[in-house]
This record gives sequence, C-alpha cells and structure tokens, in this order.
Amino acid sequence: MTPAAGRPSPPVATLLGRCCTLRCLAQLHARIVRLGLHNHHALLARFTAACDSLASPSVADSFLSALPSHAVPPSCLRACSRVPCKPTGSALHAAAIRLGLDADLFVRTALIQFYGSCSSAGASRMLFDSMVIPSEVSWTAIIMVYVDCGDIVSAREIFDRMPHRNVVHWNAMVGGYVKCGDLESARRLFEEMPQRTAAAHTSLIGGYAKAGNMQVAKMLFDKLHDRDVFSWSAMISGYAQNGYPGEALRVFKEFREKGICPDELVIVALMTACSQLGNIMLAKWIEGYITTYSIDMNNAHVLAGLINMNAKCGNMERATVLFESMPVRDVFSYCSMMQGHCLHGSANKAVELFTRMLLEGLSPDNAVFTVVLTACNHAGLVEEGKRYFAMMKNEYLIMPSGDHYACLVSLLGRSGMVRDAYELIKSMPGKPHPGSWGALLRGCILQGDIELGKVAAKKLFEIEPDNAGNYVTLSNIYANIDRWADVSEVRAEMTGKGLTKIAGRTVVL
DNA sequence: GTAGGGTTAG
Repeated sequence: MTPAAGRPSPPVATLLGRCCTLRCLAQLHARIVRLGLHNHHALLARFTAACDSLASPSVADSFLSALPSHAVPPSCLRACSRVPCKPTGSALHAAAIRLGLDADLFVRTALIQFYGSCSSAGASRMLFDSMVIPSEVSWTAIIMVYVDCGDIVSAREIFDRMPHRNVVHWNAMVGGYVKCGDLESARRLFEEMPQRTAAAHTSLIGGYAKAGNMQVAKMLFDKLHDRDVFSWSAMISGYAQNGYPGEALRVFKEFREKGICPDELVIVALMTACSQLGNIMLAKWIEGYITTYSIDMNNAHVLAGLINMNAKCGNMERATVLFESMPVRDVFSYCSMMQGHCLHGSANKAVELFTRMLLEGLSPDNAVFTVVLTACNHAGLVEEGKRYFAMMKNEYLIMPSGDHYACLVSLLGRSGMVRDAYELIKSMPGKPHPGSWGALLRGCILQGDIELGKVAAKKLFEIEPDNAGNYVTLSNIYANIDRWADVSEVRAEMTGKGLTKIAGRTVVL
C-alpha cells in the first residue's frame, strides 16, 4: 500500500493537531511531502487548520506550490487577512486563478474578505459583482468589508438589494450601525428584524454602553431573555467601563447564579470592576475563579487585566510575578506596573521601570509620561522630572497635556522652585489649566510665597469661578499667618458670589 | 471546510 493511498501516518495527523509553532509546522510539512501524503484530503484539512490557527502567511506562501488543493487557498487567505499580508494574499489569488480555483465559492468569499482586510474594498466589490450567484456567506462578507472600512452607506445599499436575508445578514447590518456609532439607525433596523437575535441585541447593548448610556443598555438587557455569555459580558463590561464597579459586580453575581461558564471577556470585565474597587480579597477570589474555569491566563487581555488588577489592589508581589513571566512586555503592562508602584508609595520603582522600558526599546506614549512624571513628583526627583518632560517633547514629539504640565509644576513647586513653576505655567500654550494653577498654589502655600500664591488664587477664581475650594485655600493661607482681615475679605467675597464650602471636603495642605 | 454579537491599561 502506497502512503498516498493509505491512511495518514497517525503521528503526523496527531502532531498537526498539537502543532503550535511555525517551526513545528514546517517540519511536519516536510514529513508530509517526504511520505507522499500531500494529496491526502483529511491530512490537508488538518494542515490548513494548523496554518489557519498560526495565522502564517509566510507558511502559506512557501507551501503553496506543493499543495494544490481546494482546501488550501481559503484557509491560507484567512491567515493573510488576519495579519494582514497583501503580497502573499495576492500571490494566493494569482495561484488560485492559475489552478482554476478562483470561481470556487469558498475561495471567492475568502478573497472578498482578504481584500477587505487590506483596505481594498473596491477589489472586494469587483470580485463580488462578478459572482453569478453569491453564497449567503459572500453577502455577509461584502457587507462586513464595507462596515470595516466605515462605508456604512454602501453596506446598507448591498443589504437593501439582497434577494434573501438570513439572521446573520441582519446581525451584521445592525452591528455595522453600532460600530459607526449610529445607534438611531441600529435601533431602527433592530426593531425591523423578523427575529431579534441575541447577537443583534448584544451589539446594541454594547453600543449604548460604549456611548455611556447604561439606562438604555439595561433596558435592552432586561428585554433579552435568551442571554448568553456575550450579552452578560457586554453588561458587566459596560458598567465597569462607565465607572460603576458595584453594578458590574451585581450583574456578575447574577451571571454566576445562572451557572453559565465564564470566558476570557467576562473575566476581563470583572477585573476592570475589581481594579476600580481596589479590593484585594476580590482580586484573589477572581484568580481562583479563573483557575476553576480554565480561563486562558496567557490571553493578552487576561494577563494585562491581571497585572493591572493586582497592581491597583496593592498586590505588587503578584503583579510583579505576572509581569516578569510575560514573554514580551509591552507599553501597557509597563504602564500598569508603574502606576501600581506609584499608588503604593514606591515612586522610585516606577521610575526604575520607566528606564528599563526605554532600555527594552519600547516607545513610551503620553499615558506613560503622565505616570512617570507623577512618580517623579511623588519622589521629589526634580532633575529626572525635567529631563523626562523634555524627552517627551523633543525625542518622542508628544505635546505635553495640561496634566503633564501640572505634574511638573507640582514637582517644581514642592521642591522650592515656585518661580520656575510660575514661568513654566506662563509658557503653556492654550487655555489656562486649573490643575497647573492649583499645583502652583499648593507649592506657594508650602513655600510660604504669599504674593505668588495670591496670583495663582486669583487666576483660579477666574477660570473656576464656581469652585469654593479655591477661596477656602486662599483664606487658609491668610489664616496661617494671622492675617484675619484678609481671611474675612476672602470669605466675604466667596459668600457674596453665593458659594459655600462643600461639607465634608477638606483641603490638605 | 467559510459569516454575525461582548475586549484591559491612563
């Protein structure tokens, strides 16, 4: 019995299922060819599935000539769409034409998706238009191509001229409106649906949640009876995203009572809520919960969430273990770690991490600079603070925001350099920033610079006329040096404007 | 053998 005619050698087939690196895939490919199994259908299906899961256009490319089969182009094209890799995808297209496979429905649909993924909606459309009878999936593909490139009008035109629409088409169109932020149209189309699916329902919930409208999101959720893990996670993350961690937790509790198996996204949403609460017991419980349900801890979102949650909840040891275990650290994980150190009084460690991040060749973004400047401020590192501020502007070409300025002003002010801080504020472009003037005022109080403090306070009265706290702060400055006449004057001005100090709020000097 | 919904950090 020749190998090609016989059953595939079990080891190869089994190994393909387990294959998780390109190197392994290449070795298996060599073995397939050596054993003459490259025309074996079942084996090819496994091979292309492995190509698919590894999203490897280069593998697809190099194996193309050796594997002329119907099964290859669609899965390889999917790999090219995911990256996306236009040269290889186009080469596959050419090969498909050469092999006479380009009219195949699966190949054609994969090509429509591929050109869409590399922003060539026009090419997708030409391929679609030349189809005699597009499959249902081809219709979805062309709608999604237009949705993804933001051309909702063309998507709708296609949708309207469809001879037959199935639920997936409706879902895609409703989801398209949600994606482009047109909730009105999404809602209208949703109401027109012959069957309102959980998928369309969940799209809408996500859209309203993203727009910050949790009332409508909740109303839609209450109406949805066949809730699945998607709809629950949309609600939990909606509440968490909008700063209602308590509500998020409440919904999660309800979710648990239903006995539905959580997935990575539910966990990510839950961790967002926990980070806001800073509840270390809850954080520990969540990690246990993750293990119970075999959630993928190596999932980038899960890992980032875990690091962030532990850092925010004060478990820096755990956060550090997770951070160091990452095969490749990114800007986000660095940012979470730096923030955690900053929050828990180890500003110097945050600054150390920043320098390590630069050594690793990562490019800090504006959020990272906010954290590192905050850290310098906490630790009183004047020289470093000035240096990073200049680095941000000159090396990374990031325009400093009001918050960046406020950090540096605060740092200078607290270190006795109130006049420098004042010069810095005066050099700020744009509208006067209350945070920076407030930081200057606090610096003046610390340094006992009454004259400059008055300037800062006056400026704050101007830009925040309704903020009673500024008046209180200025009157406290006078009170500290026994200038009671000035205290009464400021108080009188404040009450004259109808402002009263908010009960329970104290300004810590 | 293909398609549609929910994704973290400031």
